[in-house]
Amino acid sequence: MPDPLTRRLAHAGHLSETEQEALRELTLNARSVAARRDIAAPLSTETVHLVLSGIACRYKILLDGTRRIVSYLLPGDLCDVHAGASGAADWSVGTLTPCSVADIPRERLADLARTHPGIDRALRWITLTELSAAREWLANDSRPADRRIAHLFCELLVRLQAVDLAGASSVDLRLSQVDLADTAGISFVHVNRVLQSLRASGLIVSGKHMLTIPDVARLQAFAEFDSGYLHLAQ
Amino acid sequence: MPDPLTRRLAHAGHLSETEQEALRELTLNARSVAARRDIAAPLSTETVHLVLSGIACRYKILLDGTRRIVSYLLPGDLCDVHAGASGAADWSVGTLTPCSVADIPRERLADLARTHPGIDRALRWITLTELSAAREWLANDSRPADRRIAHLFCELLVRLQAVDLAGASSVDLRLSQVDLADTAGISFVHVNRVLQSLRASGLIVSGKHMLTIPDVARLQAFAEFDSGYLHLAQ
DNA sequence: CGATCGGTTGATTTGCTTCAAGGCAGGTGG
DNA sequence: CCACCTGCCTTGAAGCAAATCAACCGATCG
Repeated sequence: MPDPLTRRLAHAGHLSETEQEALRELTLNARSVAARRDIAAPLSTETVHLVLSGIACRYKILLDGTRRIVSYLLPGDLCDVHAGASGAADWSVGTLTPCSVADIPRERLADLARTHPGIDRALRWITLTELSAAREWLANDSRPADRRIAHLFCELLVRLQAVDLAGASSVDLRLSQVDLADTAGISFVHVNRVLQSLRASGLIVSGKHMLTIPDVARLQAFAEFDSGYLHLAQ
Repeated sequence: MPDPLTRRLAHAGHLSETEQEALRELTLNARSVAARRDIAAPLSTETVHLVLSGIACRYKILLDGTRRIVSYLLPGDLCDVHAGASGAADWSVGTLTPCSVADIPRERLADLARTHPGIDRALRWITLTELSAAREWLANDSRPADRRIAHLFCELLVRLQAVDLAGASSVDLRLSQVDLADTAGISFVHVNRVLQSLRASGLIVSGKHMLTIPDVARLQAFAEFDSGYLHLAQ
């Protein structure tokens, strides 16, 4: 069973055996990070972080104290592949659930890209995919809260399926309602009510830590979700 | 006086005389596009568009009919430099004001990047800057409407200054309130009231087509704006 | 000269926030 | 093993920011 990074980057195009092996080596020496901890040392732009398990996010605390999450890092996701053009961006990266994270010297990744065309292509694919997703989130922000949350669930299901961490219609999802709120930009109280309404209309079934989507196509239609922006294979 | 593209890409790093000349050649053969017209032919991924004058935007019409603008294209901005990894994204690009636009075969741009390292670097800088801006817009979306509009004005001022199209504290800005509304994700009626309140508190002074900002630092503080995410020189 | 587009204003409604409690489960220390 | 946290979820009531609905105005233009 391949590591999450290889599984993830396979969506960027073909990777040779050598390239897969090189990527696999990056995933050794992982460390555990508890939930609700920052992954990256502030201002350390020399290291790229790779999530191997768990869910992390990129976020910022606004002046009024609210936290805004602008993207999720799922297993196989690299963080800040290409250093911000001018200095460190003022984004933090932190865990939402307990995570396993590998730290990769940026220079080592750059070397790999230089010598392996498939890896080079994959890294550029990552940036384009992040851009595409950010725009989709922007569009999502102008939908009502229930569709926004539904859209988020659709994305998480598909992305986790892409790295074999979700079934056809259910995921083991341990995000708190506070996390969902900071992602969707609404209050956690309202998230609670939105979830109840989604459950009531049969769009989702949520067990303890399990999100089940009885009719995926129906939820996607409700959320106006089209997985194209994730640039996954197939 | 250099063309907008050269002025813009100068922020990405040094460009040799040869590179500047090569960029200048791209700006010949511009066409005029009236306001409220799409620039790109749907699904034509073979052409990169370059805005030479006027303001255009990337947008999408959501299912409920609302238009969501996710980025602005100002003079010197290229559109879709790197083709979406998998097929055409479902974004439209259209003018907000009358524009002058040059169409550049993607292959020609790729050739330039191959032969001119400075241009290659500049093109990668563009993508990173777009990503950075998209994330900033996401964060901006969780601020109240008045700060959101203020943030937008701050960005436009700085970006237009970067291509010598704005003074120290005023811009010739011909965006309609409807355009602002679709950018900020609020109704145009509310935009109207927000503008009145910004005027009342002295944060902006708007003449007919002129936006003046009496105290730029004050507006930036109000909007929690830090130009770092635009990756401009200096 | 009507038509259209952009801006403005008031009245009403609503989606969401905020405030305030209370409940339940898991984890910890006595 | 129980007592007590603390984090997360839930619920109700009240308030507010922004949407919606509905006019009207002024400028520009064919």
